[in-house]
Amino acid sequence: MALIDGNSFYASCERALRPALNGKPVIVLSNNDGCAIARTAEAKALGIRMGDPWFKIRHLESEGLVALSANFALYGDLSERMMHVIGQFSPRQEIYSIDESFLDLTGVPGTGREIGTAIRSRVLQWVGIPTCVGIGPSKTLAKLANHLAKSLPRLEGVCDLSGLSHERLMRAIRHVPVAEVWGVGRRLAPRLQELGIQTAADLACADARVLRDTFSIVMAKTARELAGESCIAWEDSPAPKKQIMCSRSFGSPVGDIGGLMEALSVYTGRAAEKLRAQASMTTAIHVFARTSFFRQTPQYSGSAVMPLGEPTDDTRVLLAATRQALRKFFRPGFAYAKAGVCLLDVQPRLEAQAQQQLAFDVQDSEADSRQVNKAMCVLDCLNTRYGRDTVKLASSVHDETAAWQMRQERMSPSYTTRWEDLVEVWR
DNA sequence: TCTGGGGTCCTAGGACCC
DNA sequence: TCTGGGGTCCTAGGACCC
Repeated sequence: MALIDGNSFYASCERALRPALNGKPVIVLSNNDGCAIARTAEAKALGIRMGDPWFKIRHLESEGLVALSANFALYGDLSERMMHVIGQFSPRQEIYSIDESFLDLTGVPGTGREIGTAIRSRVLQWVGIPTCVGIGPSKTLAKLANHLAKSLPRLEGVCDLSGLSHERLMRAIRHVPVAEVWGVGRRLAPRLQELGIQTAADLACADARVLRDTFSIVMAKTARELAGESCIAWEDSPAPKKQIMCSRSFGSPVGDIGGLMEALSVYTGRAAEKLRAQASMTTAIHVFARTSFFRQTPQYSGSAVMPLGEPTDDTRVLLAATRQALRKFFRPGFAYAKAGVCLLDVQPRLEAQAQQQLAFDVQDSEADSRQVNKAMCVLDCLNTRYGRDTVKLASSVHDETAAWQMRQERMSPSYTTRWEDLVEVWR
């Protein structure tokens, strides 16, 4: 298996459309221009860490640092193009995240290095994104190989750990800290180290029962994967989401219930769009709002779960529930900094409707309810064709200067998704 | 002044069943 | 000394991922 991912993906997307950024330290900021979520090698060299807040590093602008607001329309579009190109190399591809995909190399002609090199150069030439390729007999080893490909320049972006004897494999991964292993995060790494498991090779050779008893079945599986045994299944198509969330931190704090409801209306609408896009329904919505942990002001975190009676994908029904929920938990006198909604118990529309029918023994005359929601269908079709928010519910109409609106002061143009922003190559 | 936005899986423990 | 022996379902919390 191969794992291909884009280097400093968001920052590389910005560079792809603005080559003058090549060679410069570039970072991409989270929503509200809050903290660094992507860094080029040059930015890492300035000492910027993942998640560093912008206000603590902005002084580096004087040293040439370029910081950009996140432009997810651009990254999503370049991701699709990149995945399409990578998918041409094998009939089996699993898209794992916006910048990573696994590829089944079984039966693909050529050595791992040849294939990896070909993928890298084609993605770079056709999409403009630099990548690294890791290859191994399991997903965890492919991820680890990808890590090695990134950290060891002499590998030139491709690392193949497949077809090695146990001894050679262990030698290859014996210098990789255990914290770099996929599935070992910042809590588990120290606990492993206490047991004397310092490196990926140590974990691969650790006693399975001890791992199972001390940690969980997942850790034991990770160890087997590192030893070359494939335990993590291939996912041919993405599973539908079981929860759908939409939440945002506000540009400025909001104190009044009207402002909160405006924001929550927009988030409810977005969540409902995602729900319908995967042909699902929900039976409960969780609504929340809270003050900022980072401020020395009175703290409050309110939330309420509203059951919806029967499964729905209708924005109007969800909005009514959001409004009720907010009235339940809202308390005046606080500076709310973030709010959101989470659709719970999300299930495929057909299953939800079939269960409903069983539950109530629906007669033929009521079979009409087993249809797609026509109003919502028209809404989604118009917005797909003419652009987001061409048609929306009145309750989510708001002033463009509302306090809760995100700050995005350094946004690049939507080069590939807005006609007005198309790049001019030659005039 | 100023710190993102999503998701998943596993386990333990309690309630309840026969 | 010693208190049956299985189960299921649900939830909260903790860990991980990008």
